[in-house]
Amino acid sequence: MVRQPYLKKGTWSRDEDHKLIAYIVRYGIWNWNEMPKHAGLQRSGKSSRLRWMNYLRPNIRRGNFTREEEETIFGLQKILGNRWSAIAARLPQRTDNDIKNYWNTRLKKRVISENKNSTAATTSTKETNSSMVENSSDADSSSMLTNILLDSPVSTIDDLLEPPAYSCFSPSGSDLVAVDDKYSMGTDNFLVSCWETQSYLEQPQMIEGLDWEAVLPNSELWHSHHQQCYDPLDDFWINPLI
DNA sequence: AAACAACTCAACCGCCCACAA
DNA sequence: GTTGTGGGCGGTTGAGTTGTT
Repeated sequence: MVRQPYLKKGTWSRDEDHKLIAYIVRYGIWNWNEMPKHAGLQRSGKSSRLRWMNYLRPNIRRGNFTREEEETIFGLQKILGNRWSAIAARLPQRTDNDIKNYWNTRLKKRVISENKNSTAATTSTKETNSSMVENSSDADSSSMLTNILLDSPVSTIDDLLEPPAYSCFSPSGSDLVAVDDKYSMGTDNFLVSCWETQSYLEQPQMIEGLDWEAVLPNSELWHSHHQQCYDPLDDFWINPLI
């Protein structure tokens, strides 16, 4: 019987966070189950993935949801239900876990109280024969949602479920390359490393000395931040390739 | 100051789906 | 068509924090 290696659970330490960040910046994301071992972490792939996706990856905004974000969540939840990843895809910089937590701890109460109000209003409405009365906050959120939909090139719920794919251009400028395939993106989508994979179960090899550059379409920013990335723990810019 | 309640949110669990062998 | 595996998702838990009595 093969003994399973000890896997730590619970809160991530600062040291573990640093190990995971350093590893992903250098080698990218290739196999969540294999990566923790190579990164020197006694964590499961799932735990590592969750930590990265919900906390460590660049461009994540935490806490303090704006009124607009709140209305967006409120409106999209009415349409999509509890499909948090689909809702998160329409809220840049927010994770599905964050949105889910926000919904469960705050917005859910609002829905319950509004349902109570609406039940009371319906009863009252029937009595006064005025079926066109609409809950005012419902009207607010639905107009807010209309604005969101108008801002986005979507026409159906299916469109809402298909977020626009991130992409960047290869050094030659001709090939479109998917992020997390072969390139590692830092904050603001700056390319920070480039590697090649021999096998799905082997750690990727960094491509050293390759004359590569990458920019997002219509962006000049990368050139001024060449090979830099942001360390969310220490809140400063680092150069991971030195 | 202490005890308790309520709240927040990071993290886990189990299920499902896609894909490769 | 079947099986195994990895990744993604939503529901839930529980430790830590904040508020109240």
